[in-house]
Amino acid sequence: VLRQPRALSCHGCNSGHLGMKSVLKRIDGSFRLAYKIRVGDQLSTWQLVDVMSCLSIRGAQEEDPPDPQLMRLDNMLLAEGVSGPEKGGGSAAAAAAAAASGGSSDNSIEHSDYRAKLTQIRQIYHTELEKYEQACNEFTTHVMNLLREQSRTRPISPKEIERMVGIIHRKFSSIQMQLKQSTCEAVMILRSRFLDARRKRRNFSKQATEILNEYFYSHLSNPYPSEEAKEELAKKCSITVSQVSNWFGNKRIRYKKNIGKFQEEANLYAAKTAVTAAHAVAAAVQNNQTNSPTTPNSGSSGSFNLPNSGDMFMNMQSLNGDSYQGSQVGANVQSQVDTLRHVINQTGGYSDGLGGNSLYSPHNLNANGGWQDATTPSSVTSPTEGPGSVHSDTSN
DNA sequence: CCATATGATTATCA
DNA sequence: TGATAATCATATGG
Repeated sequence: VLRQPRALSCHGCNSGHLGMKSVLKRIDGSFRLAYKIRVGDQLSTWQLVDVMSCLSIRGAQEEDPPDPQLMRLDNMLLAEGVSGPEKGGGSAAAAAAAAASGGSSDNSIEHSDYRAKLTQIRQIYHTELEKYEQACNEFTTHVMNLLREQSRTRPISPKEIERMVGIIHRKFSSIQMQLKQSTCEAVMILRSRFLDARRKRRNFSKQATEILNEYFYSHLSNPYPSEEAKEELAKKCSITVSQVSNWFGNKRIRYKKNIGKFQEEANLYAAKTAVTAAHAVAAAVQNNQTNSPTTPNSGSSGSFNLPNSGDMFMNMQSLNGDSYQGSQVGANVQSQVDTLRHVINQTGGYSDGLGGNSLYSPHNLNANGGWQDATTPSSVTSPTEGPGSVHSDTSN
């Protein structure tokens, strides 16, 4: 409750969005592995910090053979596909990734754009690198020739030659490092342009929200999809699993905050799935001896597992008055229980509308207003808002 | 242009 | 680690 506002340092900033605290936390911690850890995520704040640390520190300590800074730059370029494998492999991987992502045109277009720019950077990097190497060699041989010529007029020790070569190489490797740094910067900027999803948010497709809402409202008693369920939903909606997680996180919190606002939506989706649910239940009851009734919306692997199915099953029994007793389908039917509740409540002919204590408040929301600790099967306390409650999200 | 909706990010917590 | 709550930044509808 008392936590500080996080926008301490980046109110106007356009990328990164690092709160001061987290920056400090990450900077003073070890980020040797930071880059590796988060590669593949979207814009990784780790990377930015990492690069920044490279840039800021580099002035102080320039060389020394083992140079950790250089190592890190190398690692990053490698991981980013700039310096590592061949161009063919990279683009093939990109194509594969694009194909695997479901082929949503919008996404892949941006991706290919990003890839193209990255390729450009890579080409520049390689040509520059080659140029430097060539120049280094040329310069070295040039100096060697000079020394050789001088050796006619004065004695020159092999030590001296070695020293000269060392100096030259150090000089050029420092130039090389600068190249690597600017390449890193370019890649980072590119990433923040293209991959910071926050920058260009796209709403999910109608279908996707439909599917997500269906799941949410038909699992209202416990809207926490398992990892598998998330994957399934992600596949169906052609979004990522983390997007599904985000969606459910947002949905839960926003639903809980203002149940009244979602009443209509809830009823809508209840009605929508009611038919299939009823069918499924009917089918389940019919062949209640043989288990494995088919859930309506779970395609191949019916994998929506529900922790408190037993509880819910009881709940349904008491609600309906009659009992679908005995049928072993508890777990499978569970997913429709909430849906049925909607219908039942609807036919109950009650409409408050103001969300005050709507008949249809989620039973599993405990007094704290949470689904999470379902250990208290307490009475149905609808977590209605106090009159003066402020919703910070909508009030700014 | 404004208010609201919404996806993503961050800080915290158990 | 996954959840919540607050917040941010962009989308969208009027």
